[in-house]
Amino acid sequence: MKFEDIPTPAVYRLSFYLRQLEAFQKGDKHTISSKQLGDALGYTDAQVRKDLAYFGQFGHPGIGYRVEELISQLRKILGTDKVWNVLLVGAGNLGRALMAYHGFLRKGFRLAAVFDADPSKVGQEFGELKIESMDRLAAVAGEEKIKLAIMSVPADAAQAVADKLVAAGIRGIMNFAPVSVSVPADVSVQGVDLAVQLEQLSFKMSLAGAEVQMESGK
Amino acid sequence: MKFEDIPTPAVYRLSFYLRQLEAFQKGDKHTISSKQLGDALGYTDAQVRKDLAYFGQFGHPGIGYRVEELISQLRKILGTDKVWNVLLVGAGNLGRALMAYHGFLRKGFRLAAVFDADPSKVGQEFGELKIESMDRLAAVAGEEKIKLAIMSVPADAAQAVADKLVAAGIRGIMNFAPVSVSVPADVSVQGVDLAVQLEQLSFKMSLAGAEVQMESGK
DNA sequence: GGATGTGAATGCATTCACAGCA
DNA sequence: TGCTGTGAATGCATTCACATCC
Repeated sequence: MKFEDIPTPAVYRLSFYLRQLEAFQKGDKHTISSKQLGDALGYTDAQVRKDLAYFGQFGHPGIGYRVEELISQLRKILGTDKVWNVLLVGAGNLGRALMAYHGFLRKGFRLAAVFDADPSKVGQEFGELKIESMDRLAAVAGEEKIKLAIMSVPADAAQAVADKLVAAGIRGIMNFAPVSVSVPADVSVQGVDLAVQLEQLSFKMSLAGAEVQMESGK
Repeated sequence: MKFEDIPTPAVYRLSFYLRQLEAFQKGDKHTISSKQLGDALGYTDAQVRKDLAYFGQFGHPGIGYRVEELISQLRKILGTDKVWNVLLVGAGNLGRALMAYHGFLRKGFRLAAVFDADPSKVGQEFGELKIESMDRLAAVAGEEKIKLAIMSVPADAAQAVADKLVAAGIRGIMNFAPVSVSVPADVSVQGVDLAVQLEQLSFKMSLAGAEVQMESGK
């Protein structure tokens, strides 16, 4: 079975299994059943087993899964057993908050360079990072073979920046701008839009007992 | 048909339809077909029509959808035709970036109050917002009837803060901490975890031609 | 006993394809 | 003609239930 055939939602849950396992590890738990893992995350035990089984046989019948073992397997699958260099475009409020966040490295991601279009920001330093001008982007990405980028730029700049990133060899983009960007099929985009998340909450909270207006009898 | 019966992914896409329609509106487009809307977002035209049809009959055969009309319908459905008051817990780097972001209001959300456990931060002002102490939380939430909260606190504080929020009457939580929090069934949580998003990108980029190791013949 | 891994069955979501309307 | 709305058909993902192994 190929990775490509594995259900997208299963891959997504893998990240949550990993996160939860790391929490169990901190709590000095060395072995865990699909039921325990599922309960902690709101999934069924069958779901957990099936998801993991897509990728191999990691469990031990009668015992469960060994926490350390499964963590390292999941990291290997997700590709975070090695450190990825990541570049950041956009050093506004959000961008600077990301620069100050030191949790990335522990998760396998290293902020390697930061770029901004605003000349007054270029040259500013934050810890080890110095903001560089946009026209350095392609060169830096090429030299350091960077494949991942985080984009925290205004909505109206997003498509142009995405194009630049793709041209510079970037293959995965995390997009904080509240617009859809178009990229070639071999480039992945993960969007993070706070408004979208809040809207989903808003919807769920308007749910209590409401019915859709519809012609009767349906 | 009840809201509850509508597929979760369809509700999620609603937010993207709204966002894209707002972009079309800026571009002075007043009418749009399910095909055009779908193409802009990577969905099929049938998907768009079916999603919208769950909520009512908004289209005009032979014409398409009127942009302004559909925007206001979607806002009503998502509950963002009115302004929600939102409280923020945690005024660290990310929290302060959120405070500085003025795009919320345009989307129907107003940051009404900010809280932090660190006494040295309490009292600091950012624009109209003053950071308050955690023990003011229940009172403020009650007085202003706030139902939504954004939580940008460290992982190890997240569960305790979530409990406080629930006790204060909060019904929807956007959680930036990289842990799962447990809440009663009538409270919704939307998690936003950067590491998870980056892992998904990492996985997709490790895809190129890879196969899962498995006993042969499968 | 206690747990996994996995075909088979079920349940959802998406897509097809077309009647019907402007 | 052009496009929506929608049953019916298809295709995915989840859950069941059990053989299997420690």
